[in-house]
Amino acid sequence: MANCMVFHTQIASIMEVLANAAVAEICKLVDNDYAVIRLEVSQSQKENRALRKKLQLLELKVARERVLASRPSSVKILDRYRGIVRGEGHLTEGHRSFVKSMKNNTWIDDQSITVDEGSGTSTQHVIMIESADAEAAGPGVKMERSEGDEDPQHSRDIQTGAPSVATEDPITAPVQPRTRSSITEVSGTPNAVLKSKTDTETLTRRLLHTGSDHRSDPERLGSPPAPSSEYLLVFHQSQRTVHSRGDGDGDTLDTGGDDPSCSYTTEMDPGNISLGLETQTDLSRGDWNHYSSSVYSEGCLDKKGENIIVDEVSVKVECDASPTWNADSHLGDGHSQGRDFLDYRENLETNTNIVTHSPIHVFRDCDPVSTSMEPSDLHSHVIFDQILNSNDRAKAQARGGGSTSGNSKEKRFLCMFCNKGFSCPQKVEVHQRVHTGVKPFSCTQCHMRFAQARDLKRHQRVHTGEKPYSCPQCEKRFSRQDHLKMHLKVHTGERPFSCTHCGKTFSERSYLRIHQQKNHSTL
DNA sequence: CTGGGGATGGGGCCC
DNA sequence: GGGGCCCCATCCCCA
Repeated sequence: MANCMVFHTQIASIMEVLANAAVAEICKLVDNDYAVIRLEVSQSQKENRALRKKLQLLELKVARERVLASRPSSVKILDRYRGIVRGEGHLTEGHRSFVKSMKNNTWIDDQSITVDEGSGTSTQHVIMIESADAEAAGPGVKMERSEGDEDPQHSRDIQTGAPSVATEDPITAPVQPRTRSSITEVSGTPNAVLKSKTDTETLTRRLLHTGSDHRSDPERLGSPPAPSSEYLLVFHQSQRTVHSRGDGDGDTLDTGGDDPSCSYTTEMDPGNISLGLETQTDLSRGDWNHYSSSVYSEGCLDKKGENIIVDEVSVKVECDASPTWNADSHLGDGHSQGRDFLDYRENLETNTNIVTHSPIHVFRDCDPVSTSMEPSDLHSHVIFDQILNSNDRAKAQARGGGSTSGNSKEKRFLCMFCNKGFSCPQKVEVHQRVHTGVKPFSCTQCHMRFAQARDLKRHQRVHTGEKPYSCPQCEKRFSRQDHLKMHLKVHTGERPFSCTHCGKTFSERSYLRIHQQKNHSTL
C-alpha cells in the first residue's frame, strides 16, 4: 500500500513536471508567434504608410493634370547669351528669370517662366510675372533688386503684373526666410510693390495667390481649377523655375520625392551622362510638369550621387545670360528655348491630337551606361549647357522645325520640350536627347559620350586617325567631309559671308559673326 | 606684343 | 547613316 502511495506520488510529480514543461513550451511558442505577428503588423503598417503616400501622390498628379487641362503654362529657360546686350535698362543685371503672364492677365493665357542665368559664377535669379496691365503700366512697373542681396548667389526677384488687388499683402503672408533665397514681387500696378525675403514656399504661395486672384475673375477664366489643383500647379512651376542651387547648398524643395513610382536617377558630366529610369510614369499632359521638373532640376541630391528624383526640383542654371530679355522680344540671334516651351504649352492646350513622345521612352530605351558620379555643380552645368542651348533651339526653329503647327500632319510626334515635330518616335527620341542630355553612345577609348551613334562613329576617327577625305589641290586630308569642303574654300577663295556693315567677306559664317561681334558690336 | 583673321579639328544636331 | 551646317576652341600667321 505504501508502495502504491509512493508510486502515485511519483506519478503526480512527473505529471507536474510534464505539465510545467508543456506550459513552458506553449509559452515559448506563443512568444515566438507573438513576435512574428508583431513583425508582420509592423510591416503591414509600413506598407500602409507607403501606400498612403502613393495615394497622395497620385492625387497630386490628378490634380495637376486637372490644372494643366485648364491652364496652360510654360517654362522658358534661356540659354547663354553671348551676343550683344540689347535690353531694357532696368533689367541689365546678370541673371534674371521671368515669369510672365501674358494676354489679359489671366493664367489661362500663356504663362512663361524663364530661367535665365549667366556667367556661371553668379546665380542671381529674377522671376517676373507680368501681365498685359503690367506692361501697360510702363514706368510704374519696375523690377527691384531683392533685399536679399546679402547673398547675391541666391537672390530671386519676382515681379508680377497682377492687378494690385491680386497681389498678396506681405503682411498677410509672412515670409519665411528659411533659405537665402529672396523674392521681390512687384505687382502690375505702380503703387503695389512688394519686396520680401522668402523661401520657395513663400514664392509658391505668392504665385498661387496671384494665380488664384486671376482665377477669381470668372470672365477671364472659363473653368477655374480647384484651389488645390491650382496650388499644385503653381507649386511645381515655382519649383522648377525658382529653386536654384548656386553652390550646391541646395535650395531644394522636397515635395514627395520619396515616391517610388516616379523617380529616376541621372548621372551627368561632360562626358558621361546617362539617365536610368527606374520606374515608368505616364508623361502625358499632366506629367509634363512632373517630368520637366525633374529634367531641369537637381532634386534630392544625395551627397554622393546626385540622384534626381522627379518632383524634387531645384534648378540650377549656369548660362552666360543676357541681362535683358522678355517674353516678347527675343534677341536677334534667337534664343527660343522658352518660346519652345511656350509653344508646347499652347499646343497642348489647343491641339488634342498631338502625339507627344514621352521622354520616359527615351530614358527607358536608352542604353543605360553606368557612369561615375560627378560633382553636382558639374552636373548642373552640363545638363543646362545641353538642355538650355537655346542657340541651337533657335537655330532649329529658324530652320523651320520649331513648331509643328504647319506640318503636324506628317510630323505627328512632338518633342515635349520644344514642340518640334518628327515623323517617327525614334527621331523624337534622338532629338529629345538634346534636352535630356542622354548620351547612350560612349567611346571606348576616351570618356566622350554621344547622343547619336553617328557622332560616336565620327568621333572615333580622332583615335584612329582615319582621314578619308583628301583635298585634290593640296593633298591635305581630313577626317570629315564638311571640313574638306570648308578647306576647299581656301583654294577657291570663296567667301560667301559678307559683313553688312563694312562689306568684309568671310569664308565661314562663324567668322562673320565673330567679326561683327568684335567690330560692330554696337550696331 | 597684340589683335584680327584664317585654318583646322571637334561636337551638336537637323535634314 | 550620310550630308551638311553651325558653333566653338585652338593654333597660327601677319599687320
